Amino acid sequence: MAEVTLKDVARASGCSVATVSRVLAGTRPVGAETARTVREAATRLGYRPNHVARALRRRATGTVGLVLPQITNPFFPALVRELEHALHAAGRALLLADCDDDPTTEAARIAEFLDRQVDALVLIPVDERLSREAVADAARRVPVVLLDRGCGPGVADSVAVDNAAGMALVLDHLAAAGRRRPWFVGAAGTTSTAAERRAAYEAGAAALDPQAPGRVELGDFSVAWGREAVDRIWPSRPDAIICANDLIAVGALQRLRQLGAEVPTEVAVVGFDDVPFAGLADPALTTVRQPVGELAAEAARLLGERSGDRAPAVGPSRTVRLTPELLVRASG
Amino acid sequence: MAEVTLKDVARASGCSVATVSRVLAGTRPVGAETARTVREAATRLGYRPNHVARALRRRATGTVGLVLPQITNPFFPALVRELEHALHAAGRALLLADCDDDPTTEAARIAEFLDRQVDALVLIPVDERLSREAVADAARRVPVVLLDRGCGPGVADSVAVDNAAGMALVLDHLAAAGRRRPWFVGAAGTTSTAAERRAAYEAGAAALDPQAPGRVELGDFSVAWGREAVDRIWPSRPDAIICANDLIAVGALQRLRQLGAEVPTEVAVVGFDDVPFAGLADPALTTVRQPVGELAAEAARLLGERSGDRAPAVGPSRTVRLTPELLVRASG
DNA sequence: CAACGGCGGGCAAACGTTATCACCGGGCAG
DNA sequence: CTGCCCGGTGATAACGTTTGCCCGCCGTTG
Repeated sequence: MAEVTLKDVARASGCSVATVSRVLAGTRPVGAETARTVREAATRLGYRPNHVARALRRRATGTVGLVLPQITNPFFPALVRELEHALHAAGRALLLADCDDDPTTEAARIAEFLDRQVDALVLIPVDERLSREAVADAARRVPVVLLDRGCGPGVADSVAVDNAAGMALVLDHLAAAGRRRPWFVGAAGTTSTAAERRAAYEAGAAALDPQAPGRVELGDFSVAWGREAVDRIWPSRPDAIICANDLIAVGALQRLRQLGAEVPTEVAVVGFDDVPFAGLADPALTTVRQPVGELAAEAARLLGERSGDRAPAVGPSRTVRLTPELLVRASG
Repeated sequence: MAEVTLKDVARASGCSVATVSRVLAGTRPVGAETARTVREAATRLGYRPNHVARALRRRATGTVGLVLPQITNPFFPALVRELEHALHAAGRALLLADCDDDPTTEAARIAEFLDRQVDALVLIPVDERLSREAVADAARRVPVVLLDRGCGPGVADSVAVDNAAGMALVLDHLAAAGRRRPWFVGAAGTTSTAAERRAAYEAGAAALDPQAPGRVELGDFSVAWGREAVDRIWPSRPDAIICANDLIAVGALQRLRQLGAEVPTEVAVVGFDDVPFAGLADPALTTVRQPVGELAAEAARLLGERSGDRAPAVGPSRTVRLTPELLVRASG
C-alpha cells in the first residue's frame, strides 16, 4: 500500500525511469511496444504520479489561489463555484482564502499563496486603493486576474461586469415605466463596484429628471444600511429607489413595507447582482444579473493565456467587461 | 528577482545549507552567533522557503482538501469561512472543490485531492450511502473528517450538530407555546441531516399530540418544495410547520402569505440552520442555529490530532456532536 | 594526561519527477 | 563503403529541502 513511484514501474516493466516518465507524460516519441508494456505495468501497480515532485521539477504546481473579501457575501459563492469548475476543467486546483474584508490580511494571504508557489492568483480586491500595492506586488511574480472588482488601471488583468451598462439598463427601464423621481442608495466604500455604480447613476439619471443625479445616499453594502437609507429618503417621496446591490435593496424593501409604502406601485426598488435571495424577497426584487459563469470562464481563460509565458507581466494588462442583464421582477 | 534559495543564504552567510536549514527551521541547536548571521542574511536576501521542495522532503504539503456538495447552498459559506480561518490558524491552506451534489464527481474530486497529496480531507458528503465508499477509501489514505453530515458509522471522524437535540428544542418551544397540531416538512434525500431531523421529529412530536409523529411530508431541501408542501398540508390546518431547513421554511412562509395565513398567530413556522436570509424573511424566521465556528474549530482540531500519527487510521473513529441553539424570532 | 561526551557544523543522500546529454542501431544519401 | 541523421533508450543531473551520519573541537572527568 506504500506509494508506488516511477522507479517501481520502471523495474516492473524492465526499462528506465526516464522512459516510463516519457510514455506517461507523452513528452517524446517512444516505441509502441515499450509504451504498451509500461502502461500495463503502471495500471497494474496502480501508479499515481506525485504532484509535489512534479511541481518541484516543473516549477508549476497546477494550483491557483483565490483571495476574496468575504465568502459570506451572498454574491460570491456562485462566483466561487463557477471559478472552481472552470479551473478544474483546465486541470488546476483552487486554493481559497477569505480575508475578512481587511486589506492587511488580504495582503498577508496573497503573500502566503505566493510562498506556496501558486501558478496564478485570482483576486477580488477588498478596496480599490488599499489593495493596490499588494496586488501590484503579486502581479510582478505570477499572473493575476482581478475578478468582479478592479484595483486601479494597469495593475493587472481584470474581468468584471460593465457596471455602467447595468445602471443604464436600470435607468432606461425606470424611465420607460414613467419613473421621474429616482434616488440612489449606494456605498461609500472605495471598492470599484461601489464607485462605478454611483458614477453611472450620476451620469445617467439626468435623463429622468435634471435634479436626479444629486439624489444620492451613501452607506455600505448591507441590509441594515438599506433600511436606514429608506428612513432618510422616504420623506421626499421618491418613485424609484436604485440600490447599489441586492443587500441594500432587500433592506429597503423591508423598511418600506414597515412604513406602509406600496412596492412597486408607489415606489420601485431595484438592486444589483441577483443574489440567491433576490428572487425570494417580497415583492421579488428587480435586479441586474451578473453573468457569473462567463465572468469565471473569462478569468480562467485569461489565466491560461498568461501562464503560457514564463514572465508574469508580458504585454499590457487587459480588461474584460461583460454586459449584465436586467431581471425585471415584481419590485419595479 | 529570481528565487533565492537556501544555497544563496548559505553562500551569503558563509556556512552550509544544512546549517541554514537548521537555524531557520529551529530543528537542532545551533551556535548563537551563526544563527544571527544566517538570519540576518536570510532577511537581507529576502529568503522565502520553497513549500514545494519542503513538501517533497517532509512528505506533507500543509494543505487540506474540502469537498462539499454545493457552495451555493446558503448554509455552507459560513462554514467554509470558519474552516478556512481555523485551518489558516494552524498554518494549513485550504483546497476547495464543489462537486455539484453528485456522488460521482465527489469521488473524483476526492481522488484528485489525494493525488495532490493533501495532508487531510474535510468532507461534507453528498449522500449518506452513495458517498460512503469514496469516503472510506480516502480515510484509508489520509485523516478524514466528516463535517455537518455523516456517512454511516465508523467510516471516519465526524463533526456535526446534534440534530436530535435541535429538534427537541423546537418541539419544546412549540409545546410551551401551546401548539398541538405540528406538521413536519422534510427532505426525502438520503443525507444524514435529512434522516436525523425527520427521525427526531417522529420521536419527539408525540409529546404535542399522539397523532403528530405521522404528519410528515418529504421533498427536498429547496424553497420550491417548501411552497409545494404548504399547498399539500394547509388544508388540514396545522398550527405549526417544522421545516428540515431554512430554505424549505422560507418557501413555506411565502406560500402561507399568498394563501393569506397569519404567521405566527395562525400557524408557526420554524426552520433549521439559520442561513443568512433567515432573519431577513418576513416574518423573521425562528430557526435552529448551528454553531458554525465551533463546528469548524472542532474539525480542525480533530485533523490536527490525527496528523500527529503517520498512519491515517489509528484508533477508532470519533464522533463529535455539538448542541445547537434555538433562535426565537417572529415566525413562531 | 588520556579518554570521553557533547555540541556545532559540514557532507551527502534522499524525496519523485523531468530534462539534458549521450549512445546505439539502422536506414539512407553521397 | 562511409558518413550522417534520427528514432528509441538509458544515465544522470537537476529542482530546493531536510536529515542521518560523521568529524573536529572543547570542556570535563577519572
